[in-house]
Amino acid sequence: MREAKKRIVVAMSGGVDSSVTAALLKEQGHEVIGMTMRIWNASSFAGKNGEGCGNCCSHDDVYDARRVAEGLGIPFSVVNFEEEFQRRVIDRFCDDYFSGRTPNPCVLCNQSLKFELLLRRARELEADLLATGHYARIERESQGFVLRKGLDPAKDQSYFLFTLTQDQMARIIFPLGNLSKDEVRSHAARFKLRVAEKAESQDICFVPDGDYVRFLEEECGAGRMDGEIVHVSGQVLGRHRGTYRYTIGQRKGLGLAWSEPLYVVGIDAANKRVLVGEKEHLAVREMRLSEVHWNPAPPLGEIRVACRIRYRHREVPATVAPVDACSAKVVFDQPQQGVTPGQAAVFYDGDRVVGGGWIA
RNA sequence: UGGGGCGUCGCCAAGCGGUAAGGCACCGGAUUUUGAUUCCGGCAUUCCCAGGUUCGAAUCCUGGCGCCCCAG
Repeated sequence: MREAKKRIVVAMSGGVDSSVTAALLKEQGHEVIGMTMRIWNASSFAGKNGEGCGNCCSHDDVYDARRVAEGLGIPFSVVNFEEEFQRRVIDRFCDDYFSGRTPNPCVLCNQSLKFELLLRRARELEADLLATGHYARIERESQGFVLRKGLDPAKDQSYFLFTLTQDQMARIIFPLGNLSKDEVRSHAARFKLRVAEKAESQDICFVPDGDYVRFLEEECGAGRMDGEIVHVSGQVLGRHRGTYRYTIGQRKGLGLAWSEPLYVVGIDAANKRVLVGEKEHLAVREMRLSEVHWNPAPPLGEIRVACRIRYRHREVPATVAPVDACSAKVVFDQPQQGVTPGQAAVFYDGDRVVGGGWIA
């Protein structure tokens, strides 16, 4: 794919990575089309200070993306996915929190927005490929397409991409997969991109000020979910102001003075109870996964994998057994702390993603 | 109103005449395309109050005040 000139849609977020992606492909001689997804309306979700705290896909970012595209001399357009984003990402985000789970909206956004709707849009434009600035690699092997970690271990984003299917991978490229962040930054400087010095994105893009509790309460209509904080021993230690404020493994924010630090070890949304315990009570030996994806195909029986239970966490050895078409059971060699329902678990074989699912 | 015990940061708690440990909580920062975790830093000029003894007291004495326990 490197020799032939292709028509490639680049998903441009307005950040450094996707801008360099576009610049690199353009430099290689491809016909590059820039596209930005408008996925939420900044004005309706203004942060505490009203504005100006933009991250991924805010007004400022759309502006940045457009300016970068102009600078590169490539066509650029904005696609409006607000409604779909609301329905497929934000609604589930809220529902997860209100049900005692901790969502990972970035995986969902990749799955149902970037690599489904945006990919479809690219096809409608008769593009050969969709490119994004992810730090991951897609390689073609005899058995099909293989998703691998990005070469820069500090930036690897393969975790967020475990849902990719063979069909999707056939039409996606990640030009930054073999580069380090430093290399990307120096490319940005070489191309004189206006976003070269821009900071890394962080926080949930539709909660720019990072105050997701406020978002849930003001935008998602969190009801009264205050209740008891209960120690694993059964002792009631205090009260909380909403189960959605907590996640498994959380230590801060409990406001409980104890001889040792206390962590959230369970969330019972139905009874509005938060269960806390000492660090050792966090250890979990096995977990169930739903909506499991396999790459390239489901295994026949149980397999050994390296399992990651959250982004940027080194994977641990485990045995996975498919339960049915879309669920699986994972048994860790050593009990793990912070197994959190709603988060994604991703299986690796070396640097290769062999599957993953959602922790039930 | 007989006997005993205790009052040190929001909570727990060291200190026992030499000029306020530590843990938890909290706050700030670092890290991070989720939420957490983790790491680093901050956090009582003051020891219930008032006198007194001493070069020097949270530590000793006196008197208050407030708790707790056992007896009645």
